Amino acid sequence: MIKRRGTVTISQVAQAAGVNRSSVSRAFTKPYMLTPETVARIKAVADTLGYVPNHTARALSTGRNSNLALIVPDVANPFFPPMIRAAQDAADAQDYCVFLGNSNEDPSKEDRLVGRFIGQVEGLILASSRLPEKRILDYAEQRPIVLINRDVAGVPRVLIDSSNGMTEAVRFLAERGHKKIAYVSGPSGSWSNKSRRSAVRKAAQQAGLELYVCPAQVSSFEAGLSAVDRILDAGTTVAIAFDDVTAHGILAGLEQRGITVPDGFSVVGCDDVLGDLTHPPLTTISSRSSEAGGLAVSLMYDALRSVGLKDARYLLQTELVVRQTTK
Amino acid sequence: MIKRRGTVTISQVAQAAGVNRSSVSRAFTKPYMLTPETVARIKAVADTLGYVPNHTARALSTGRNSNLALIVPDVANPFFPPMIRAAQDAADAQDYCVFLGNSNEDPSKEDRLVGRFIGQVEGLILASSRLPEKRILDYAEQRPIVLINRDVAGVPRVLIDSSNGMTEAVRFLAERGHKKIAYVSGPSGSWSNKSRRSAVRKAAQQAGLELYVCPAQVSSFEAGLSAVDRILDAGTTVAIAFDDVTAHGILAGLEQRGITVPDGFSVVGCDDVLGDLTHPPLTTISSRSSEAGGLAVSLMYDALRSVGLKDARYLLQTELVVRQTTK
DNA sequence: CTGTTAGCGCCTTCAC
DNA sequence: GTGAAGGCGCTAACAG
Repeated sequence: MIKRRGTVTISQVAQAAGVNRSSVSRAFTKPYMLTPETVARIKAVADTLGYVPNHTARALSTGRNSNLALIVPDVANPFFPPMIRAAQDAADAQDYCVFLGNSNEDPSKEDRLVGRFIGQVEGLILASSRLPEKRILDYAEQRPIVLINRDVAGVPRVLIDSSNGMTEAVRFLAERGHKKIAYVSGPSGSWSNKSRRSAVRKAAQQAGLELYVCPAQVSSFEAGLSAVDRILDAGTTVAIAFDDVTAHGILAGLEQRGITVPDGFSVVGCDDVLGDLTHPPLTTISSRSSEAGGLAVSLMYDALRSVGLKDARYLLQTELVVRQTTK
Repeated sequence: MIKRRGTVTISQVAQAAGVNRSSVSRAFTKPYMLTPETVARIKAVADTLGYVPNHTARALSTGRNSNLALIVPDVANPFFPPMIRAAQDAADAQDYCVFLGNSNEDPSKEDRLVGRFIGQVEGLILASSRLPEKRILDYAEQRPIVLINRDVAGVPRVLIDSSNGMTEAVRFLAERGHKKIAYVSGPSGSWSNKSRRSAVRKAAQQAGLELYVCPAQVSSFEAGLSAVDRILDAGTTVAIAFDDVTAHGILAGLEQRGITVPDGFSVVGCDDVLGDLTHPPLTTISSRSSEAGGLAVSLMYDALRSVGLKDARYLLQTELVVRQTTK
């Protein structure tokens, strides 16, 4: 046992205050069981001694640690920070602490993170998890799990449903006279990508548009940049990107080739995380990632108290936000 | 005591394997003390039983928990995610878990977060802390603390020194013929802001430039936006902003007023977090926030093992990155 | 209302 | 190399 500096325990307080250890414990956790005077006296003594309850010991004894874990594929992707922030705030409101994990889009790293967290949290929130479904189900048996943008039956999940925004976008483009459109994909294992792609596909079909799907394995500026040749070669007049970051890359690639937007080519992003930062300001699909974060935490609380209703599935609707990259 | 599902303890494994609890403990923490055969047997049994060491119990017993806390003023500010990511990675490499806290620029909230974390981490990293110096010193007595962009003697700290970048910027502007420049401030309690402002002040004086300091309390798009009238009224021809986010707001305000950049007015940001996302691409000061994050973690490791050398003070140098918002 | 008595699950001397 | 026993700091019945 390594002694920490300034470790004053419940026993020392008890002795100094002339009461039993349990009374000290109660003074902090169940003051209503004690005389206001005793509570006051104990707290006073605790204060002068600099006593601070030992979180770990309490957790061991109660089996509760008031910790949550949140794992995201990439903290630096602008989609996640607002979500993280909202989750933090919601956790904070209930005196929960949150571990943050960055899986770097790597399933095995995500797995390691879960393993490292699971023993010291009450529940885990996995955003855009890249884990195999079976694995998620296994973990869900050990601790409550809430998913964001991943649809696994039996696990509470909140999904940002970009499909109606995408549908809206395709219709909008059809009305404007576009005939052949491109969809530039995101991460292959991503639920969001599948859902967006299929929404585009379906809507394009209904609107009688020709669709070129341009594969891209990740969401990044570079992925968008390098997709430009292909979407141009395919003869499309507009690209719908998996997300804003990718769309930004496309914009840059277009500019490099001297193609003006939206006159020479149109671009649509998704998630609305760049605001009007791009030039021209990007037409995109709204996202509400921070709502998703807050909602996930409250689903977690539900899961933490009632053992029932495991199959919550929240769909957050989205819509087209028209700015200036579409014509 | 609330029983967790699937809680299999060291005792059950011991019994099933026909050994003492201590042997099971050793099999996991000090296998070299046991016969390879016993270790193998114990691990096999543990495996079939689904035993997983209880992190909390171990922490209580050893006094070590392999956890770190990282507190930032605003996760959603693009300056921090790369830093968080780097810190995560560095922690990860040593099997440490990291709690993330978002103080929302509020000293009292930051204080509460520290209090909530301190009992369950080995050390804390405070980025751009808004806490009173005295408070930081107090906490530092309880647990190792590493500061980022906050300069408190006696506490290990890594500082991104934007002052030479700022100096370079001012000289650059002077050479280009600017006579009167503006500095648009950031958060008042921020070390970075003070350091940047004084660098600008000094360099302006040396270069014989007139300086107008425009107060702004926070780093935000809006802060930049609302500063535009004042910097224009002051008769300046260029604004150096506290950071890129603020600079972006200035750019937007200028555009609203029909002023073209850089012909009608020049703008310089700081931190280089927006890349060439703005229009025109922003001239700025490099930052290296991710290096700062990684360095902070390694300073933390140092502090965690050796009790000595408390007064580490790392300065990360920066430089001017000229893009297209300056003339 | 408050004291007594057991643990929570693990690690760690100390013997053998 | 392995077992026995005590303790980390706190909470939770159970008495009184």
